[in-house]
Amino acid sequence: MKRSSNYNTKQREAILGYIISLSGAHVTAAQITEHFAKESVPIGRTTIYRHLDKLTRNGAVRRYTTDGISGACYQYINNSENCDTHLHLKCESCGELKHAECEMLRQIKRHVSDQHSFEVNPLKIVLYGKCEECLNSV
Amino acid sequence: MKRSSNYNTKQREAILGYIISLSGAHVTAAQITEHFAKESVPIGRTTIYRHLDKLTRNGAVRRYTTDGISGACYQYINNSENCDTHLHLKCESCGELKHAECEMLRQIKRHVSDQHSFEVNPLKIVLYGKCEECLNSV
DNA sequence: TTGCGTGCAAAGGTTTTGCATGGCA
DNA sequence: TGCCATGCAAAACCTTTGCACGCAA
Repeated sequence: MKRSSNYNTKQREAILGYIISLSGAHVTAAQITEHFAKESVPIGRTTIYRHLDKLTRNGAVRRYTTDGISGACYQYINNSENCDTHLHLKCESCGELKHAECEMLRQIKRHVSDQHSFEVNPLKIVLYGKCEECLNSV
Repeated sequence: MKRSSNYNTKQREAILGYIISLSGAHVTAAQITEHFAKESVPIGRTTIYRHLDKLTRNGAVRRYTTDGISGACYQYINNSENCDTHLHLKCESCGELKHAECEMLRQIKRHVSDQHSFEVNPLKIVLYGKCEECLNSV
């Protein structure tokens, strides 16, 4: 993980602090902008995008391109978290993104590696479908 | 599968024909536009998007929001194809999207349904990682 | 004739870039 | 002081919408 030279600016601290405070939840760039606008601490879009880009590239946050209209999602990576067993389930009905701890992820990774000569990056898997609530409410 | 009333226009025939001719490969809206521009049969963006939207909604093509810059991908669905065992592997290095027939998909679906109360839509799964060629060329 | 199809222009939304200014070290 | 960071404005993208006209049935 390359630590690019970073100045300690108000904005950097605010953005990183906010993402960390979400404890793993996902946010879009727009949501971050909105959050700081509400706090009367407006931070320019540009700055937010540049920090997200930097944080993504040095591994502090992950970027998800979920199916949808509202742009990419970003998520802080807690290093103590066991990422190898972390699965994402996005409901196509209500749009909610759920997390699931799942041993099967390791099996998938091994299988795809053995059978398909492809090294899966388990951090970016998003499965689409329908969540329990939406299934029951039909 | 609802068959909405469709007129047989040149454009509709051309677009559908082109997508079918790709035998399951993925194209973006931009690639389709470009293809017809080269053939000196320019078709308006609007028309292409509207047909892709229609085809997606009536189930003739599938839409993938892959991670990347170039927008959504569309793929014709051959009904004789066994979709339940069709896996997508997108290489993060070279960007190529590979297809793999894979029995494991059924297991994943069953597991997530049993353990996580979530009905996976197996048609939209995209796994990210590194393909064989890119792993070897490092 | 009727109503869907077409496509230009323009709008909408997200993300990036140019550039002058501001601020950390 | 030397760089990097900031943020406005504007551009770059992808996609959708308004609207007038064209064309299949």
